[in-house]
Amino acid sequence: MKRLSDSLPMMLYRTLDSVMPNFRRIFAQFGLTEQQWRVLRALWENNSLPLLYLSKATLISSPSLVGVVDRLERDGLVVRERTATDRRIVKVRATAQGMALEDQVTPLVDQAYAVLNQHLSESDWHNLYKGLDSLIQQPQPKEKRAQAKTKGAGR
Amino acid sequence: MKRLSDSLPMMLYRTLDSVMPNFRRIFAQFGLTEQQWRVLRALWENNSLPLLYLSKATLISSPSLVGVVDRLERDGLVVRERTATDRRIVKVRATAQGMALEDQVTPLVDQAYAVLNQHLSESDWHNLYKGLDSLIQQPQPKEKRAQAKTKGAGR
DNA sequence: TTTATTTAGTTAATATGTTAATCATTAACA
DNA sequence: TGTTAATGATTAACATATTAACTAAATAAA
Repeated sequence: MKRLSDSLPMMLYRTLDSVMPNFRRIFAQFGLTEQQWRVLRALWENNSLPLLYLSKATLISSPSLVGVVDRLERDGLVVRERTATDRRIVKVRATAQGMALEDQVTPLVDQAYAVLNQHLSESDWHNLYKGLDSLIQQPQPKEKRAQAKTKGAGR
Repeated sequence: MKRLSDSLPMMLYRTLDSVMPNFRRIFAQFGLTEQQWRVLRALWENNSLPLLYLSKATLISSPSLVGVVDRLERDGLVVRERTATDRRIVKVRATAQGMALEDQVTPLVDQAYAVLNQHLSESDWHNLYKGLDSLIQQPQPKEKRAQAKTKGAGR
């Protein structure tokens, strides 16, 4: 049987353990966590985003995102804004202070990516992404959707 | 610039998000978390392991592992054993109850892996692992080792 | 329009992840 | 051998992850 250490999940975790510390070290220099950076970067690309979109863009689940945004707000890097048309929606916007971080953090992050890129050839990157993409596209077991309502027959 | 969603970390996280729920669903059927399963599986392969080895085998950091083992012990699945020769070492052993889970969980997990395997061709798997391996082997920034002691010259 | 359903965000409860600091033991050494 | 450094496990402080439940607001349906 395949050894635990060679399973796909373990390989993925090991890769993250190998790659992420380099980036986290950079984020830490600016008092940011990895998740906080992901949120900020999404906001740098889009002025203002609803939490739900932000959740999808950062891959941070809604419950976790609430706390991440709380702390970003506490630190004065973003603000929450209620939407007038649909009052259920809460948009998040980066403050001037939050925006200012982009030019400071981005160069360092880009450089770290550049270093990372050197470790694989062009075709190796292509093949790696191809494999990951296939796994991502893998048909997900359908969410337990609202059951087709059996109208009438109350059983 | 490369979009956030296409960065290597995001691709890795997305892959895990796509793959892991299927396994977690299985673990949950037995009241196990993903990490608890990793510890148990390591113990199934090796009767008894020091926490430090267990940490490396499961990719769970020492501080996290303490809690994972605490809860496994609480649930009667493993026990801690002090080593006589070196009393700093704590070994973890699966109880009969913990051992019994192997034959129940393994078939389901193996099947999940079998399904997963079908999503990529033999060569795609090879290429994927090759890429991940290269990133894992990537030279790590050396730990801040104990500084070469400058004996004498107290500065 | 009244009611049921869906949606966006949040809270709650529990389990981990991350980094730094501590404790008890050993190992190394002057 | 008394002191210092290195180890293995744990604790502390904080930030997330995961799943389920809940609230307010908007929609669809009766």
